[in-house]
Amino acid sequence: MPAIKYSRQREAIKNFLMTRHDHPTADVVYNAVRHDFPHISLGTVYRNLTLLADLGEISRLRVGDGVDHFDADTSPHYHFVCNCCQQVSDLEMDSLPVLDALNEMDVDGKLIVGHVTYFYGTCGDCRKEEAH
Amino acid sequence: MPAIKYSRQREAIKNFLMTRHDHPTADVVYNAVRHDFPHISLGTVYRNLTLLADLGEISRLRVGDGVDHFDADTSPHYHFVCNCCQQVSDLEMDSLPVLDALNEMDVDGKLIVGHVTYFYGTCGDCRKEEAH
DNA sequence: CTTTTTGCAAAACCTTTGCACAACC
DNA sequence: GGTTGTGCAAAGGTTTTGCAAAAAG
Repeated sequence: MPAIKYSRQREAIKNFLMTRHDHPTADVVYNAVRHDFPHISLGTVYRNLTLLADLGEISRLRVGDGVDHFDADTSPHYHFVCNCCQQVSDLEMDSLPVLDALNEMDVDGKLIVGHVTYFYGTCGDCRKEEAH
Repeated sequence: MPAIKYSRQREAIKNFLMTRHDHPTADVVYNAVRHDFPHISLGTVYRNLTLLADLGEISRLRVGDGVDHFDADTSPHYHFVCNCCQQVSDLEMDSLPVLDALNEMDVDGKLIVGHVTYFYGTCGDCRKEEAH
């Protein structure tokens, strides 16, 4: 396990992510950080997002659209994906203890240690659009 | 919406999928169906898997490993992904009404119509390996 | 005969990686 | 100075697509 050294690029990536609550993709992060680091490469963005996720400082969301999304808020909360505009957002909803209760449980010979749940539907903006 | 015509390849793809309970990837389907259709192309496999999924005859699982898995069993049931061997399997577990109860609900301005839940952990085989 | 599907190959897309150089400590 | 991170470009892996030929109805 090599030591981790500071890098201004990594700090900028994390700082940007902390200002956003819409769970941007690597490409969005890249284009944003490029304002401060015009020569930063997409590879560096990916490397740092992966490193930060491995360190547990951010989380990686795989909501099923084929692209990874990233979230600087690592506290437990649910995510919502709009079927209409594909936007990913946080769900202001209490945690569901039923799901967590399954952790450490043996179901069918399998030891459950975690789960991932995403909710799908129509977001507020798209519902207004539909109302027209 | 164009009409749908029968194709022997599509039938073979669906038939193969119905014999398997391990949620194969497109590539696995391709290699299997190739025994009967040596000249079938991967593109055809992808087109048919997508069509069958759109028709609701099979379901597409995106468990977060970057590859799509397919399941001919479209009845509601949960899936389990082994962190160790990456195998995807069915979970013999009753449905969790808490999750379904959220359908049609308005949470935070968002209309929930569905959800996806995957469980992660160690499967039976890998637990035996670990016991050594 | 018209429409849909196929095979093939190329492209698209997202992500990872090798390497020489720069940054960090 | 030794180690880690970066930029660049190339490669990797999965999935989609354009097109002429084949199959379906």
